[in-house]
Amino acid sequence: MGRTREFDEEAVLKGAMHIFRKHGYQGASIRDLEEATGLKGGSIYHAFGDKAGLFDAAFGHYNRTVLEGRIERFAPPGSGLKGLRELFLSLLDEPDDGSLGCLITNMAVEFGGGADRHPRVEAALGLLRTTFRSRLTEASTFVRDADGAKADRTATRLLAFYQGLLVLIRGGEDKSGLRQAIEDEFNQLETMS
Amino acid sequence: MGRTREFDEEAVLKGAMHIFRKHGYQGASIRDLEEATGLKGGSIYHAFGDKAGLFDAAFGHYNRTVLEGRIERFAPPGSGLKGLRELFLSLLDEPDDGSLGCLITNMAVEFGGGADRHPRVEAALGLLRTTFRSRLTEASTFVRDADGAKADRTATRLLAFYQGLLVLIRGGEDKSGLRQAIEDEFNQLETMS
DNA sequence: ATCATTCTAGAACAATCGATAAAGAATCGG
DNA sequence: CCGATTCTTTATCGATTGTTCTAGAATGAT
Repeated sequence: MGRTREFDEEAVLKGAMHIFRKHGYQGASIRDLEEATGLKGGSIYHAFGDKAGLFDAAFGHYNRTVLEGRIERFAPPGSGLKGLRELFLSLLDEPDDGSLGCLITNMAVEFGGGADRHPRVEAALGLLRTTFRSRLTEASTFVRDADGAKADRTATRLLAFYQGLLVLIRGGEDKSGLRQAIEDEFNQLETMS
Repeated sequence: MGRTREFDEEAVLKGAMHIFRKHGYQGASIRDLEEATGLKGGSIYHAFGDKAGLFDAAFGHYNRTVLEGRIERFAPPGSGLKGLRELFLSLLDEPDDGSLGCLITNMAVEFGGGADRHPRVEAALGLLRTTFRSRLTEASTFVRDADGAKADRTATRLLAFYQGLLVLIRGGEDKSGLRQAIEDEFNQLETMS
């Protein structure tokens, strides 16, 4: 019973995600979000509770769609170091020159400092780290390590590298230099076999 | 002639810098800045023009004091790879657990996306990159490279790693893991000799 | 058709934002 | 002391913020 939803939730979340990536959480106003989602303020608050609720839904959409989609596309299970390399390189191919930042990076920075660690940021970082670790253990070198401690450490190192790349991309850094840095990193990772 | 300034500019910039590091540019209100600087709003606008002016001055103070200070302390000219290692490790020793982010990282993210690359961010990133490159060429391995192309690429890679570390620190990441990642990176860099 | 229910639309809310204006306080040269 | 100049304070501005309220439109069950 009750009136039927008129809006397409996917499209709404996609539009909201766009705005949050561009302007950050604080920088995105409800009016911005109205324009980007096609929803009027009243509907937003009815459907998502408040701004934080819409953001949470949009962040979930990002993790589900953009992040997991990129992982599955470039670094699926079994793709090993080569998959990871493609995953990293794919960060450079975003058409909008860093105007759409990575929500994880941006929110780790924007929400950081407070004692409360944002659960969606943590989940996303955890997924990345787990993926890195898994693909690393597929490589010959890391298999030999029984407890996988080396893979853990390398995964953390790659996680930092990954986040830093996104910072520099967002900052307008020249992409050819970053491409070289990525190639160097993975060439070195491969020759460690 | 005219009335004498009552406030200590260094103290004011330090207070403002504190707030901007904690809350970001958008998240820092004039009222916050009043409290942190001891200046009343009117004085702020008289002395710095507007919020962006105060921010610019505070950012300059950060680059001059915090950034250059850290470089000179941990990675002075001639300190080579060992200096760089100490520089990276020093990021983990900030007492306030990431509550004071790195202004460079935070602003690269917050101001990123716009076509205009913030000059202070660019200057700071440039200083870091130049420092990395210089210390790298002091190491035996890199000297042999005539044009120093390899040092350039490694400097960029380290710059990304550096920024990524700051993102993870800001995000509340466990520091012992990050310490291991840094040690691994520089151990590997040293064994490349 | 009626009713409860759910969604949408639009106006309006108090609070806060960055910024300004006006007036007093302090300094210096004359 | 005077007047010109510079700084500090206070009050206040219009705009925008996130949010709420209210009325209306659409649905399914009875």
